[in-house]
Amino acid sequence: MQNPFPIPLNAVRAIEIVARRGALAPAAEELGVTVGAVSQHVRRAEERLGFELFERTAHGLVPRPALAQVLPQISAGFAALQDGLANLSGRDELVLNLTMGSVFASRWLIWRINKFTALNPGLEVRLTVTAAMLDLGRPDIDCAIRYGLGDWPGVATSAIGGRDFSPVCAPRLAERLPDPAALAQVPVIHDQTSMLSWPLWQKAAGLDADIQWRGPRLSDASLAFDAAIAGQGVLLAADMMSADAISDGRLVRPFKMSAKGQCGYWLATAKGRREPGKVKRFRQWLASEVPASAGGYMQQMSSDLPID
Amino acid sequence: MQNPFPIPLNAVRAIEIVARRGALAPAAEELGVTVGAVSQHVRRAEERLGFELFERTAHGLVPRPALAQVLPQISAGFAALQDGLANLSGRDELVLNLTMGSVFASRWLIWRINKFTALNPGLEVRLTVTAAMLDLGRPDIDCAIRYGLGDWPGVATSAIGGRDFSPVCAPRLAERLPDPAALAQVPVIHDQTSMLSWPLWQKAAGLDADIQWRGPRLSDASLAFDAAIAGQGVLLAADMMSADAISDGRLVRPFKMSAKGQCGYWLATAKGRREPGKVKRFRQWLASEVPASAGGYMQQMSSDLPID
DNA sequence: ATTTTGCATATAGATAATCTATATCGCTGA
DNA sequence: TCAGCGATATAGATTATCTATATGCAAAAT
Repeated sequence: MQNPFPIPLNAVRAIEIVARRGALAPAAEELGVTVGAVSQHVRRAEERLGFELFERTAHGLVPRPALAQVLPQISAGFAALQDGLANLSGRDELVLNLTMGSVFASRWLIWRINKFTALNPGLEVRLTVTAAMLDLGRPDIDCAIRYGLGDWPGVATSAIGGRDFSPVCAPRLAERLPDPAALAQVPVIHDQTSMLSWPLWQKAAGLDADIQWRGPRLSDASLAFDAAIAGQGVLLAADMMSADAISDGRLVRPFKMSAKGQCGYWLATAKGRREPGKVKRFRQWLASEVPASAGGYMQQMSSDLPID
Repeated sequence: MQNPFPIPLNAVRAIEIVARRGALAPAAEELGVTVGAVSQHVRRAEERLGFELFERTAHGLVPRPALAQVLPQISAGFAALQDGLANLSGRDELVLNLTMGSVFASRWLIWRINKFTALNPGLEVRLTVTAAMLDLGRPDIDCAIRYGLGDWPGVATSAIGGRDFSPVCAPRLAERLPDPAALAQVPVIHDQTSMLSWPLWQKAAGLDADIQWRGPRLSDASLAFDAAIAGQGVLLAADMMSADAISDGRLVRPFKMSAKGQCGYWLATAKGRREPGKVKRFRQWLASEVPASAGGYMQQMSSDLPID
């Protein structure tokens, strides 16, 4: 019977990680070995197979077409093995590893995650907050919540919400804004990292979409929120993200007029990955918590109070 | 980052094979190592995990519920890896490994497989002929053709045909059979291995289904066919399997009356396994060749001849 | 043009995983 | 009671895999 594994399983795993991560160093880190060890796995596998698996570039290793073509299959194989083993030892259900952007974490989830963990005693939730999306194939990531078009390659997505957005500002600044045209007279905060579009809102408000408003340029989304609360300008924010600050009076929507964009928040998982119970439960909790949170946490608290 | 593989990949593979095959010896054979090596893999994995994976019995190792539950996932993982690697090196398309019963092999496929290989130059077909169905998860088996209800666990099936069956015999014996009741006066061949049902046919022929006819009892299906051709009795045979001998005059259907059973021939593959091109092409070839062969190969040869 | 940085590669030798060979044990069936 | 079948344990050999170290190459920064 011909051996179905012409190269060692450890080498196959190293190759899969290199192909997925794009370089030896992150692969070595994920495997917990040195770069030299990973390099040897790749080289000896190529010798054994008789052809090259990667193109060598100055920026790392690029899978050749033959490897790229079978990579989804091999990745799926290791994902199935990892999930199976996690289920076997039962540890899969002890920790939920979430990754997301700073706005979703600090403006929405952090205020509500206690409800989810209260429903799931024994389940620890760990957040990894990054500006750029992480590789969801990593074994230490269960799922992500990201803002965007939702068309990331190799990622399965389901919509959470957050496509509606509006200008928000401190109440005292709102007094200077009888109508949208008045935005020319106050500072407007430009969040360099944001995918929200002032021109799209301007168009929805019947304004000229070419108008460029002046104001501070920030490159941290959470800082932009804080600046708006501090009265330093008007910020364009997803309604879902500003709802809490609206509900407790720290922010107001001066015009009560939203625009709807192509982007929104998505629950994202690696394609082909089996969904463990903890991720299913988190998804279900989100599906009920997001609509309930539309009015912000002050309004939600009063409606969450027990009647009896 | 926690290691997603608490036990070595080689051990996981050994465990999967043991769980699937039921004992250390066949697992050792599939892995190409000694029984002691496999036993050590299992034992050290159990020590590392802190719980037992198998119940020890006198007849072999039985997966404990925790392992049994995740086994489909782990098996799927290795199948995906194996298929991916086979695709990578391109050898997946060089040999088609088929397994089937002796009747299908000797009475149908062996007369026609040349047509398939003529359409697939470079593809070698290997047959493994067994009475009992083999484990389709084995890496050296691509697919099977088996007769039965088609409800084998862990097996994906598609129907080929062969549910109709009739009595067949040598022409000179047919002269003694003016009607079905005359079967009481001739020997009737009983194939102990057959799933075909005389009572079902008797019922369809308007006879008493309790009638027990006398005749030789054989425990080899191919031998039963040879005995019928030799004029030693009347045999109940799937129409699909007797068609060739009917078309060249070695056998006749004395009553021109078929019954239809629950059993039939199925193309079977391991569930969850990716279907390589060679299996797809074999499936497609079967789908056209089986209907074309209904009249037997003598009739099929004249209709296969080129017209121009 | 030179230097620095980032990434891959090669090699020797150490370490750990895995194997074989052998003996032994336990259960079942004759 | 004995033979056969299957698993287990152990010592030591073999192989896989690793680390440490030095080196090479290309791109980016100065």
